[in-house]
Amino acid sequence: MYNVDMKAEHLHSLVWMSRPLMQAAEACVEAGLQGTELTVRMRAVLEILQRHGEQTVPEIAARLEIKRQYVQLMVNETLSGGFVEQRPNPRHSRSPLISLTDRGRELIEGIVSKELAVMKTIGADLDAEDIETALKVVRAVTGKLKNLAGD
Amino acid sequence: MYNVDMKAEHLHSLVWMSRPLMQAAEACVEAGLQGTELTVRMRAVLEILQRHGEQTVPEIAARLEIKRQYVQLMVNETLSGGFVEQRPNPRHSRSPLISLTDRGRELIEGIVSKELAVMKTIGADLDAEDIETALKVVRAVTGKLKNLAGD
DNA sequence: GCCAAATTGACATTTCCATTGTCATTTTGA
DNA sequence: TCAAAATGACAATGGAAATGTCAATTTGGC
Repeated sequence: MYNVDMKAEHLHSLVWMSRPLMQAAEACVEAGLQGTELTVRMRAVLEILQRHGEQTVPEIAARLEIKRQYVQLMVNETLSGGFVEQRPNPRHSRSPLISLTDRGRELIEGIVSKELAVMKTIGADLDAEDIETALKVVRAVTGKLKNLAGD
Repeated sequence: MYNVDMKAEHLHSLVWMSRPLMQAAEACVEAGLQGTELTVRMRAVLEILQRHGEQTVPEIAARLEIKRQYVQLMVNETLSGGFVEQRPNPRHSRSPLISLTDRGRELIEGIVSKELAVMKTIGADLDAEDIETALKVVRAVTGKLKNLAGD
């Protein structure tokens, strides 16, 4: 049927737009990091800590859905940059909580608010409801694709 | 404003969903390639040729937006697999047109139709209009992000 | 038609992101 | 209490893609 096929076709296009979208987004983030001492992956760590508070390395890894060994590397970089510090973890003495320093907090707040401003610009002539719809669809599709791959 | 901020927030979420979506999509494609002799990047070459007809290596690179040197590698793999062949290029005798062989055409058609079937499954309980809206929004956002990065 | 500039294939090197593997040390839970 | 899991540290590997380079064509301006 015409409609059915168009639907699958559009879905296909939507899914394959994910790569260009991701690349464009990463390029923008990188551009916004110019002038700071942060790398994209350090920024990712700081953002998690800003949103969710102090976390252990394995917790951050779980949120980012990447291996803890790699996150350890990312976190160590942010540690030596002085953007985060280790704080004693009452639940687990060997695995310290990684926590934003004042410097790290200021930096990530500035960066995130600049990024949000960019989002406002970009959203200026887009309909708010359409954006919500897009988010809903993309989340649903991602979930379903993940299930399929998991089988 | 509440609405303005929510809009930017949703846009932010949408943009950052692009990575999980892409990863899930690639995992599915990879799963669908099991049993064939194709790799993901060989499949990409075949799909371009199926959609757009025979092309030179630099043309394929332009479509994929990656460097010709890497595409050359991908194409050479598909050549040695017997999925494509070189045909004389009337416009340019040094740069042959890469063209699907019968074997390559059958393979890519089977794979693409399997993938479309997956898309139909995934779209089953999604609204066709919502999907179109999502595609429209994602395309617009990607375009704007690219412009910003290009400045 | 000539010649400089661009294109192309081929190959080598490098970078970046991320996974995998391993080990000694905790930590946890049955 | 003790086996199993979690953690940090570090090494090795894999893979995608960029970058660098070269010789052979090809093209376009004159």
